[in-house]
Amino acid sequence: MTLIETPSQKYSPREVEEKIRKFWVENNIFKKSVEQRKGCKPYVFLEGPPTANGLPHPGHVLTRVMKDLVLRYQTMNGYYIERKAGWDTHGLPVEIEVEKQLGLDGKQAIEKHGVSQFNEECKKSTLRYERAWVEMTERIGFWIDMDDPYITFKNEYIESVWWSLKQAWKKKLLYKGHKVVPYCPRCGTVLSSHELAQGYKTVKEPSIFVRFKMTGEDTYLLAWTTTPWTLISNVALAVHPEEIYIKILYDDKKIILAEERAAVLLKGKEYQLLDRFPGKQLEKRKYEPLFNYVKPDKPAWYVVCADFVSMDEGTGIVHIAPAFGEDDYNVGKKYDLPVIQLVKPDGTFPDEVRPWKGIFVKDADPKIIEYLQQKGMIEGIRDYTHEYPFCWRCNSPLLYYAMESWFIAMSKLQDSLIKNNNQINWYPQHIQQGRFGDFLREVKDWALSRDRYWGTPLPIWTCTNKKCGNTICIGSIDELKKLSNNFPQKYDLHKPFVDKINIKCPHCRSYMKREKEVIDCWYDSGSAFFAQWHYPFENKEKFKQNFPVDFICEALDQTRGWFYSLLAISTMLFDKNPYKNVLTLGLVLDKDNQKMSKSKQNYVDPNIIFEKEGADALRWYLISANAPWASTRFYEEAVKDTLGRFILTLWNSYNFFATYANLDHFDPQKHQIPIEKRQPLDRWIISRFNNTAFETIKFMKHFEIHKAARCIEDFVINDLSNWYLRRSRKRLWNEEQTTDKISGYSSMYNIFLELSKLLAPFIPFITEEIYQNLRTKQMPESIHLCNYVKPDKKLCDKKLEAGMNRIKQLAETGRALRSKAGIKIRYPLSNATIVCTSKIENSIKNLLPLLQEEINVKKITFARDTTHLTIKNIKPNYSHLGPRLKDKTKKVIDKINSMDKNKLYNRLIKNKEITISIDDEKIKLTLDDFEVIEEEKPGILRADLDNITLLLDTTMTPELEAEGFAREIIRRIQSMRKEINLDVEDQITTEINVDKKHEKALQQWENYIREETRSKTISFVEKPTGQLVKKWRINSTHVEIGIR
RNA sequence: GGGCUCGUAGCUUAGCUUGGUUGGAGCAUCCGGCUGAUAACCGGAAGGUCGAGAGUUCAAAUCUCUCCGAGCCCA
Repeated sequence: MTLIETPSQKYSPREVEEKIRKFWVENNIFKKSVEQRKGCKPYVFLEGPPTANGLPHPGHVLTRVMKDLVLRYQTMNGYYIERKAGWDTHGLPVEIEVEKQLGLDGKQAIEKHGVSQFNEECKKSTLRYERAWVEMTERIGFWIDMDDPYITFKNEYIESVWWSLKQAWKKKLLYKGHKVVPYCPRCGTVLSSHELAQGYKTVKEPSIFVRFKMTGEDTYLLAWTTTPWTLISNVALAVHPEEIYIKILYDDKKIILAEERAAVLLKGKEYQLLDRFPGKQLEKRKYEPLFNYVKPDKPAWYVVCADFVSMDEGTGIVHIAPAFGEDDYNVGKKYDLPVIQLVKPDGTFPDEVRPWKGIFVKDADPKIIEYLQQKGMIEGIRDYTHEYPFCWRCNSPLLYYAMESWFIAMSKLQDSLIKNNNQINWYPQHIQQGRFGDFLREVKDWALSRDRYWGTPLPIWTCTNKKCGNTICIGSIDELKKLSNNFPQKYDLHKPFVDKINIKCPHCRSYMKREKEVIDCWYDSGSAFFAQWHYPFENKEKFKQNFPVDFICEALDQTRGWFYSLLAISTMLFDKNPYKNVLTLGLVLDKDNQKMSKSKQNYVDPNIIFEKEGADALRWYLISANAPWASTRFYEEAVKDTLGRFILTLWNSYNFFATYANLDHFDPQKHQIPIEKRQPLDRWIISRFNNTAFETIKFMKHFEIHKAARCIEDFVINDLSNWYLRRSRKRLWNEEQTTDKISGYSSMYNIFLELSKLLAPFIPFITEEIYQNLRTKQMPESIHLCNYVKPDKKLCDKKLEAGMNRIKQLAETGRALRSKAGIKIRYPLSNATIVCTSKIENSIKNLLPLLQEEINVKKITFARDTTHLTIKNIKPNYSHLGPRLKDKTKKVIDKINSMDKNKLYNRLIKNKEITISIDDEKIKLTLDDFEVIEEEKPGILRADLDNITLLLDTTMTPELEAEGFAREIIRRIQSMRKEINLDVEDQITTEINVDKKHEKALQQWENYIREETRSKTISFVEKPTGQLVKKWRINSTHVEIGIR
């Protein structure tokens, strides 16, 4: 009965991961990993809720991998982390999906269908793909509690949201106002920004230059517009306060426009300059309106100042219609301008606009232009090409339209928002003051209401008694119950049920009616930090412990989405930052750096990769490819690469160790050899491992996850697999149980065990598989119940590592030299000389056997200098000469380069300095101004590294050749053993036929060949026989070998 | 149109904070070698206007400016 089992030769990601997944489920490992840390210091995580009404795509995979990595890491570090899942369920995308599915077209159709059924469909739809999400989440190994998630459509959740809105109400932050929004007059609906983005088209439209006569003066203000229909509702003209405006005499008329614009518009035309002044001087100046179909209720038709007035197009004078533009609306608010709204919701002019009543405004444009032309108010017409939004649904041109809406006055909280943002650790840092900070510095009031159906209803009721007009905000179900006489037993806070509850006005006892809107679903998810606990109705204590949260992590597109809505709500409610650390992930793009989308067909199904390359390879690729905040390209080829390069190297390394450990019945509990008694190679890999662990931890601290991953990868591939294990092969192949071999097993055992832990948060499946084979009964039942690696400074030996680096470099150069000389590594060389200081000699002398074997030389000796073997040369040292000589540097260098360098060197050694003349100036140079280089003498192969020189004697003798030939034979026999699938420990008998000269040479090495090939006997015969007989040609010699 | 981020070999990237002689790796390609763990490994070759231009400097992948391209967010 052996402790360590022989793993399967080939690694099948799908099978192993499936097995581990089952193991976790059957043994409740996830739950245990959370519960075993109960009472420990909490690390609070908040899940950004995804919407499960679409299939998960690679971007979601990335988010889940990163979250999982951090949470597993912190769990192993001893923190208690609750991981509540969440689902975002409300919102327009859900509604649109359902509209499509039911074949409904617009709001009227929904009302006709019935809001109750419609919302029922929405509810079903939100969790339509829950199965796919849960599967993906499990498959990628993201541990999160999906049995008890928070769901934004639940009554409890809505109640918490209502509570928070009531707080806003109490603080007088919730108010009703106007917002200019893109509006489709045909569908009668407002479009969200993401719908808007789908419908931009390039159009060519007439734009007009219109004159406005100034009151009491024979002067005209020249304005420019691309939407003549808005002129009907004009109330002001805007100029830039600081820009220069000019009054000119042009075409017999006095006209005012911006100087900069005049230079462009009137280029090459003649005009007379009358006056010149900053725009500020025009402020409040009155002008005569073009139209006056209604009498404004406030002063109108004067000049206002606004920073948004651009000098890039137009005249520098902008016509203002607050009802039809956001900038217009804002400036209108500032100057208390009236809002003239002379367009009906269906997009046509009302009766007041007599000439064009009932005509769709866009169609009226040419008629309005014609009218103004007749009145002589138009200075010019120009075609203007620009992007204009159209309704994605019905293709009608959209109108910007001032709509009534409920707002949260975030602008009043600006200082607090900025203050709280400064408390947050942003990764990457630049977002804090960059994208996010900029956004906060221009924060606008939050337009909260949506005139839609599937969402958290706005909890504001107004008294139907016009005389009373009382408005209340309800902050709990209890309040609602108290005010109603028909509150049902089983209730649903959604539309239309909430509106069937009769509410009596606390003032006048009349019935109250709820504002018909629902709220922006960003408010829902932004409430998650308290609403997930149904705070303050339940879990008050729990909320206190979990606020602010330690860590959130989402993609970059959430900056102004969830990251903002959390901060906004938290600032409003508690004046505190809701999260301490936020990791912002880059987006996942396709192979050509394009955003993944269904329409582009560049969307990789993660399931294909799970199936072929597995979750670990996918995780490792996403983790190590790039910084978390940089965008990452996603394509199967890349993951395949990762599998081959890293995952399989790890597996094969482990597999190699486990196979031999099994063969030798290695028992980690019985066979421990103290570290100081192990050979330097072992102490070296232990040192490297501990340093790697230190590095990993250092990088993880600042979410430099890619660097952490890369440093482990480097350790596994270069240190562990390509050097340590390669250099350990010989001792494991030995049939005796030597101390050295046991040292090797002990070291490997510990390394693989600890390496698995180091890697467990990154690639949880394969590490569990390795751990399960290596663990003893005393160890936790899963690697994910272990503590994270605690590296030990005492085991780090910088000197040993430096020495090993030198040995590796020497091995590299040695091999390169042999290759240059055309001598195969199988053929030993008699000696090599290493020229270095005694300090360096000390650092590498006990590692010399490794080098000797690696470059196959019989003897390595040390020497202090190479003078008898080399010629010394020098070359100029730029960094010395440059600062001193400045612009003469080049001339001096040219001069030096034209001299004999060896002579120059000897002169410098003798005289300490030399003098050269440049342009009659004498310049002194010392040895410091040069670098010394050495060149090899012919006959000896030589290579230089930092402070070390390697000299290789390439003389071949018959003895060396005989040994090389023996190794040629061994190699052939080994490959024949492999060919007939012999087990490693199987014994064979060998028969060889070769010419007499080589037979004699081989006989000297017979024992060696026997041992290496596990041959009981070797006989030299005329006609070799056996299970496999093969003819070989080695160099020019024919050999026939038979084995059985 | 504005803001932010990015641009280094066919591909993936290090180096940029703090300027210094010849810009390092890996994958892929070619040649050669090693091998009873490996889908591996080792040596070599080939592959770079460091996105472009200008500036600062004796000296720029690195610092500054402008432009071009990509992505995201906002309009």
